[in-house]
Amino acid sequence: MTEQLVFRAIADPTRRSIMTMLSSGERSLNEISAQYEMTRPAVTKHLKILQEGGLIRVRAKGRERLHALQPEALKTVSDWVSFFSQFWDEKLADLKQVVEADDD
Amino acid sequence: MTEQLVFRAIADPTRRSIMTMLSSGERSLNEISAQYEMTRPAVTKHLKILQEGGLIRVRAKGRERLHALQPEALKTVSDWVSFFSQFWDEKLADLKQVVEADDD
DNA sequence: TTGACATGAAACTGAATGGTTTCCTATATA
DNA sequence: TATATAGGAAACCATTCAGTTTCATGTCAA
Repeated sequence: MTEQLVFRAIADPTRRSIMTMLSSGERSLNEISAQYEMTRPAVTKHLKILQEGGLIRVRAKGRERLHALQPEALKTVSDWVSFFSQFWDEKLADLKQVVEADDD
Repeated sequence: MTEQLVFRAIADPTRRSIMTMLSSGERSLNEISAQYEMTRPAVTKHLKILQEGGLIRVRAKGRERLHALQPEALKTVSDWVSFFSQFWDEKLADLKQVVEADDD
């Protein structure tokens, strides 16, 4: 199943940082790797794992590859956390249910 | 910082499974490890990592060690996901803000 | 069409991870 | 007090993971 791939993807701080970066718009590999101390191939590997988790999508544009956030994949995590949130914030959990039931 | 320890802790499917088990009440090491195919020391290591992430607390009772869920630690994850949730469910994100502002 | 630029791919390395086996310590109880 | 029960600790192993270096490929622009 794919759930594990999402949890795996967000387990690394560099990957979470990349997600934050992409939240303001799509970026090429060069633009992304310029922000980190590690080499470009290392960033490429992180991007691949994010892609496997469904958290980003990639499109080619000329010789560039543009990476965009696909945050819907985080619903998996959100749902998982929500189950436990009933134990620390029942009010929020209840409201959330209402919202989600009202949501289609 | 400690945020990473939480994401690390929830990255493993066995550990997430243990959290689910503990959501119905505290359990001794023996009770927990009886549910898994792996050996007891392996489960001990998972419990240690959960503890380092603040997700469980342990108390001694006679010769037993009882493990209880401490789900507040998941607020870290919840907050992180919430930032991205604005991109896939603005309605939920907005309501959540209202609830949290109203919460003290 | 040549050169510069953007990326892909492969082989390698060290450290972390998830697991094992073996042995030790502490507590409860017959 | 002897024994069974619950758990801790250490040493070890295989795999995964995050990173590197080196080299190949594809596209743009002069």
